[in-house]
Amino acid sequence: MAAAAVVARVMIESPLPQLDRLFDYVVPEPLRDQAQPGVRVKVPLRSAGRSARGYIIETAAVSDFEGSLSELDEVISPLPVLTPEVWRLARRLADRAAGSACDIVRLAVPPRFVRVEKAHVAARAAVEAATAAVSPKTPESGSDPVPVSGSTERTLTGYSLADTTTLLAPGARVALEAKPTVAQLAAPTDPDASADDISAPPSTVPHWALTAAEAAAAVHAGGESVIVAVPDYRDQLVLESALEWLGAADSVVRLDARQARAERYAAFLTALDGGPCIVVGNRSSVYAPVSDLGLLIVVDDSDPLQAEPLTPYVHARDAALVRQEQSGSRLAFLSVSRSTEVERLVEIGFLTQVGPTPRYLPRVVPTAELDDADAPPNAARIPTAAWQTAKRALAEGPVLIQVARPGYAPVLACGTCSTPASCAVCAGPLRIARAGEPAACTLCGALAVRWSCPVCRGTTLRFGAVGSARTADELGRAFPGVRVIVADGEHQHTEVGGKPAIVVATRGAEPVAAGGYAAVLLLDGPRMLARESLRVAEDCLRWWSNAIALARPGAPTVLVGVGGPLARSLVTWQQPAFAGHELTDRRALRFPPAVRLATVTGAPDAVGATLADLRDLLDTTESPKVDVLGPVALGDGVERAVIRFDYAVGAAVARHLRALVIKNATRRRRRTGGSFTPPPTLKVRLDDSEIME
DNA sequence: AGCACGCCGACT
DNA sequence: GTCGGCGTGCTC
Repeated sequence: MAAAAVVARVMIESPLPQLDRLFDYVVPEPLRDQAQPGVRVKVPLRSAGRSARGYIIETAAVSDFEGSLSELDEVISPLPVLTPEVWRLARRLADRAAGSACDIVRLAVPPRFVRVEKAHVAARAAVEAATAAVSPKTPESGSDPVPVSGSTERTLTGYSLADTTTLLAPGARVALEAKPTVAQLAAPTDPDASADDISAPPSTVPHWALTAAEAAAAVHAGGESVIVAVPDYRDQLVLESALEWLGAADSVVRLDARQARAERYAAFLTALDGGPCIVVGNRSSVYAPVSDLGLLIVVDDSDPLQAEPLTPYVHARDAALVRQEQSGSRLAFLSVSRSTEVERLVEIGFLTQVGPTPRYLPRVVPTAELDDADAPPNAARIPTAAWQTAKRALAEGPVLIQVARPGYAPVLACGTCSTPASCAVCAGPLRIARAGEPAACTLCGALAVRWSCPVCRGTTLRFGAVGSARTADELGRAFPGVRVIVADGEHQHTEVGGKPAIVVATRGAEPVAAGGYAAVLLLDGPRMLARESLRVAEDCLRWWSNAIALARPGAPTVLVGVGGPLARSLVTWQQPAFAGHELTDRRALRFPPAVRLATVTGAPDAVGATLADLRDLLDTTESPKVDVLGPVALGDGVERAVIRFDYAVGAAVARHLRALVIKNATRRRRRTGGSFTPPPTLKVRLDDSEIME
């Protein structure tokens, strides 16, 4: 047996960029068998004055550090929670994003929960003892995977055998188009069974959930692990239903943000040392420490929830791409619509397109022009054709009405001069939250009593926009006796029953209806399109497409008030082609995702020095691939510049920006005690998609 | 971040 | 002569 390693190389948990590297420590004799790669440790930092937490990344017999080494303080827990695979991923992603690896590790490894960990270790020891007694050779522990009937040869429902084979080939990378309708999980044996019975598991799921579940079950049946990253909690529930229906429920490990810390840590530990499993969770589940990853699925990659809001802001899509590259697993971007990012990967041949066979075309009818001059004002939002569609469909089942905004009257304006109405106290925007309530301020909540317009002295308010609640009221009056359900951020529904009902939902909050919707009305298209953003068209297409995909086969959709190429793309169901056109435009403009972006924010001299430094470097190498916008003043003595660069030079740009951040963090510091505001530290952020809005 | 080291003004 | 100001740099 080789002598135990005496040097541990440790990643320090610190947000300081200058500490984002490995530090060597001597492992004292009593800790030697516990000091394994991946364990949490406590180490002294700067001559035993301070102690820091970290993870052992590797061990060695000797150190190549010139100075003298300190000793490891403590092994906090002998569980190797940071696996080599996840560490490599964290390091690569941090380098790519010019950030700290420890910030990625923080997303990947949940906070320790001592009680849970002890229980887990004890349970594992018991299982190991039992298995050792029965068959000493089997290292298998924990839950045994449930074989899924049909195994790997079954084709995915709604796809061809050839496409199924493509998707399940080892190392496959696909842009997987979801079939834009719902799937029935159980045969509707009893049509009279109460679909409103909420205790029953959902029998209807969006088709994408069935596709994800079938692909996951097939790969899992082959003895490999699967990770499915979904945007939100409701997506998670429908996916879990589908997996349960396929008999794979026992293999599912749930990792989501709603879990209590204990539950989350327990799930993490199960993924860590259980056998093959199917991890279902939010964006950070792409970091799950599963063994033998066989398939990584990112669902609806352009949903904003797939963008990580914490430094270094690595999008789940990018994390998945790097993890696939490192692990050689399969990778699928599964969505109803198509993001420009995924379209780019298809165009460069990195991803293969896979879509439903036969092609499924939803029935979409645009009502581009609203010839409603003679319609009553309240009905103006809903043209006759849409009313009739809804009325007909209500005989058969629930009808989905998608609106842009929640609340009753989310925007108010002066009835005389149309100036947006603002709060007399704080100048915040006014709104009416619920029917019959007075106007109040969105920000401070103050009631707008005896409001008068600061511009024209008018005292009447009118609705500047209509929200879900008011739409629901109107529809309830128009269709007496029909149940009206409101689904928005405040009223969340994962599923509604299959009986006739009007479901008014804000975009993105649409529940699944048992059996699928009998019709879908997309009401607020023009309002959604009015938003100022680089991605409006793409976002609208996604919102509409996702709503349409909740309709039952053959059910009609009415797109109100939108025409042109966008409506045509929806009618002909050509989202990839639309994304392709968007991408062409962005290439011409050098906008993302045709190029990558880095924003540099800080004191003018620091930003200037950074740009000069970067320009020096890039002029000598690949100058035409990089250009700079700005800097522009942001106020408070802060400037921001935007650097645009081609993917090919991304690594070089990130490396140099990172070096400059470190230099800046160590060299430039001032006035600790004074009342002067300290100069802003230089900040660098890569691929901030909101910067172009 | 903290904390030590280091090089210039007013003190016993 | 030195005590201590905080600017500068490092953390195995």
